[in-house]
Amino acid sequence: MTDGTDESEMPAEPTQALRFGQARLARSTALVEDYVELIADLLASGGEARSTDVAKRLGVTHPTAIKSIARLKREGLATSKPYRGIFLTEAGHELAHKVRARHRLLVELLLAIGVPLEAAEADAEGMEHHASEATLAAAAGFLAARKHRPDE
Amino acid sequence: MTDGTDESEMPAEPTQALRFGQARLARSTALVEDYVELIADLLASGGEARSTDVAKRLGVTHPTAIKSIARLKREGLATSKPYRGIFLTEAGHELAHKVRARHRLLVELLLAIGVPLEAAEADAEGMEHHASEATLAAAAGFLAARKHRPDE
DNA sequence: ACTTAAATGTAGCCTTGGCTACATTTAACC
DNA sequence: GGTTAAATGTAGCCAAGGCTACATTTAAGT
Ligand SMILES: [Mn+2]
Ligand SMILES: [Mn+2]
Ligand SMILES: [Mn+2]
Ligand SMILES: [Mn+2]
Repeated sequence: MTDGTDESEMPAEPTQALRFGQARLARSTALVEDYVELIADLLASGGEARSTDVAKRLGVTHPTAIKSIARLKREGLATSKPYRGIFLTEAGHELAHKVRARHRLLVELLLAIGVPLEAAEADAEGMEHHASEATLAAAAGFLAARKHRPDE
Repeated sequence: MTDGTDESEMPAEPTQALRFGQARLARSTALVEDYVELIADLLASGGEARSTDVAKRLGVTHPTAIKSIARLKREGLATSKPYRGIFLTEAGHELAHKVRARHRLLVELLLAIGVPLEAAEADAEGMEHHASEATLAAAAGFLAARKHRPDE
């Protein structure tokens, strides 16, 4: 009884380590994704994205927002001249597009299984960063199938 | 055209700030939850939870694991005597139980919509920390309904 | 028993992402 | 146009969570 578990395949340790590592990586990119998505939203609706608005929307102080935006610039996702608004590079826009698609898909999925709207939006804001391509594809497929069988 | 969006209710800024704040909070508790769940697993299967095993399973170095375990102790979730294994307090066991339930439910949900097992496990490892009670309840309900209508 | 290896612990460094406090610049308002 | 308010920027602090390097203790081997 060296182990106790009764599985015959799967070594457990390395596999699980990879999963956790993947989750850690997703956590570290989550912030960048949220900023880019939000900035894109502000640009699309208001025409400009000011750091104060970004800070207010995220619920952080403006120095925090500015520091994070500096990271976006460092990673080639955004640009800004002093005392001017923030703009997205081509890479930034592409990322924003992907992130927004994930966000919407996750919300749709949650709504489809019966989660109330506000909870769906709040949970999706966190979960979106951990949804792999496989999960997104499955969600899309599930929702498409749902549309064909609309009741229930 | 001061705003562009066409919603009449919902101020947007404070609501969204709350969502982001909730996601940030979940990120900060994710680590604790993963440790507690993992330690409970090790205790259940092997009888003891050693820091080296915890580190290996998580894919971090052992000093990192020890430091995080110190946080668990500080928060009253675990105990340990020098050069001995790690144990969970009553609060630790309770949290582990809740976290494991969330984990399993999320995996089940992903499998149900057609996500392959490994992707489901990996994604759930990150998403589980962002699933509200409302989402968990909806997922449980959805899965229960599925069981009654098993095909397709 | 002694030697060696493994596990555990400690120290110190780094980055990220929060914050407050203060300085500067731009915009609003007489 | 001068004064005030708001936005923006900078500096510096802190905690969390990673890491490497080294010290100590326990367990294994012979
Ligand atoms: Mn998000
Ligand atoms: Mn989002
Ligand atoms: Mn997890
Ligand atoms: Mn888990």
